[in-house]
Amino acid sequence: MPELPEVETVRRGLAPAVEGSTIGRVELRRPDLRFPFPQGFREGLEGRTVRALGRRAKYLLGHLDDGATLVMHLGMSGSFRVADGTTAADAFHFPRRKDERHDHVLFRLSSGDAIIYNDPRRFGFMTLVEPGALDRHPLFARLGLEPMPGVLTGEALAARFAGRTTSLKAALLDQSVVAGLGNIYVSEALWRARLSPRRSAGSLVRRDGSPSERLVRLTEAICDVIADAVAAGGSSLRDYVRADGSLGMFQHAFRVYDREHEACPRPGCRGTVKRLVQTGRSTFFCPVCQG
DNA sequence: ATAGAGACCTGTGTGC
DNA sequence: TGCACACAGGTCTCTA
Repeated sequence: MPELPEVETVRRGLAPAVEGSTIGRVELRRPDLRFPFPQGFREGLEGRTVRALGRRAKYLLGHLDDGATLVMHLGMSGSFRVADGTTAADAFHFPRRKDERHDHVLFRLSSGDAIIYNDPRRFGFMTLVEPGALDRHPLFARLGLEPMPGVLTGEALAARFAGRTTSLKAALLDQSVVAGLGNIYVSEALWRARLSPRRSAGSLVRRDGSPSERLVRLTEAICDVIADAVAAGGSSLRDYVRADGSLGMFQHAFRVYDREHEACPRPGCRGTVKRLVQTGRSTFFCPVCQG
């Protein structure tokens, strides 16, 4: 399910229920997701108050009152929902009912609400990071730039692209370059920037290490597509994104993703959207206007 | 450094 | 209806 916009949408949906609440009983309905839950995971959460729910890249971060951080990654198919304690019987009235077999973690809150983590494929994971250790934790130490204006600048991206022969598609999927992009938004950003996914990353950097016009265009396209997607509540494909069960809307704004054989939507372009496989993942692009 | 394959896991859609 | 296969929003590990 989740790239940065979907994770941010989940964060916004969960924050009102979670921030300021104390965690009661935690139910781990299996010993692992992608990885085993670490020793002391449950005990480290029960009785703690969540000061704030944050996000870095595709990670949700529960900042606890003892300084520890609950780190959560949704993998491909993870989702959260809030079961309202006062209307528990109605809590599962979703447009498409979640399969309760895949409800793997349940956090009871002091408010009476419960937060339920569902993940059919179990590529997600959770862990608990000691106070002060987040920035040097292996998951976070090498994370790249958040795709936001002022952070993801032409200069910053040029420094990371310089000398690299790998494709733009692969470079943008690399979380140590830009943190939070995934398969959908890379295709969409490259289309917006009119750049071929096969072009080498290093080709957008000038000899003196400064960003080319194309690279500046790319940074703007990335920031724009992410901002637009966040504003739309992310994209809902096969799964529901939002904690209240409602749908993201950005899938209706896809220009190339999952649109193979359709006409390129760029005004004046007569091209047709093509699909190719790079690093084992589908890339969608217009070979006519993405030179 | 980089590409590619395979791994993890379940569900869905397609074609026969 | 059943079956086989391809594919899916992520990421890690191994090979060459």
